[in-house]
Amino acid sequence: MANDNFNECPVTYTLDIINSRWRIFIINALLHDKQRNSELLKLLPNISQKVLTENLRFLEEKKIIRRVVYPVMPPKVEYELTELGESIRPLINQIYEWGTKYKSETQPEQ
Amino acid sequence: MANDNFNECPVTYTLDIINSRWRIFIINALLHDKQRNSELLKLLPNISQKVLTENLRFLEEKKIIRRVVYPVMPPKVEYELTELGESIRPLINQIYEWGTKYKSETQPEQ
DNA sequence: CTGGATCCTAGACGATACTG
DNA sequence: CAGTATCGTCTAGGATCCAG
Repeated sequence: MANDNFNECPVTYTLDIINSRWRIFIINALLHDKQRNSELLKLLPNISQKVLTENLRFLEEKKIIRRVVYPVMPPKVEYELTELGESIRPLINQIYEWGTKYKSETQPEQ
Repeated sequence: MANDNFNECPVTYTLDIINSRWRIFIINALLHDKQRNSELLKLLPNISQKVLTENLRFLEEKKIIRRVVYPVMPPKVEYELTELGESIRPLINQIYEWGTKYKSETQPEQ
């Protein structure tokens, strides 16, 4: 990682996506399967509708997810990962793995 | 990743560490070598002394870094990664790699 | 069902001055 | 040199109500 030009550093692009309380969890949910708005609300306990929408819009703009609207009544909207979004899987695995290690080393048994 | 219990989810532990504008960069700097306070200020352009200190204290409490004080005048303090801190390297590599991919796919050639 | 509109709070971050 | 002490700013996130 180059320390000289932060704005151009690849790390900055990734942090822009994952530095959020919810985005990793949203992406993870979509990694399992496409999800509707109401389903995400159930999968992500405690997230508010407003924050969910904000993050979905953000991830859509960043080309991580795709918003699929069905012209029916009542409304039906599905969110799914783009190919670029799918490519984040190894990163999430790494985040999960290090968290497991961290937990086991700082909270030994019980 | 279990979606049922967020507070116990390993992902949460990792996000707790990296969800910050500066922490990943601080850890990355220490991944190269131990650093003094003034050196970190140079390596991390635009970070303020206050924010640097706050994050160093945080990382120390989380057992990611070690603060080494030399009883000399003028004061000399060095920060270095613990073994747990070193173990974060693959994660940072992954963050770097995905950022590279993201940049190349969203900003093709120039 | 999806999600827009408001209002509010906490906490991260930034700028500056001062100290052993 | 390595901080501490203040004060100000900014924004993600939370809570609630309303609408097509």
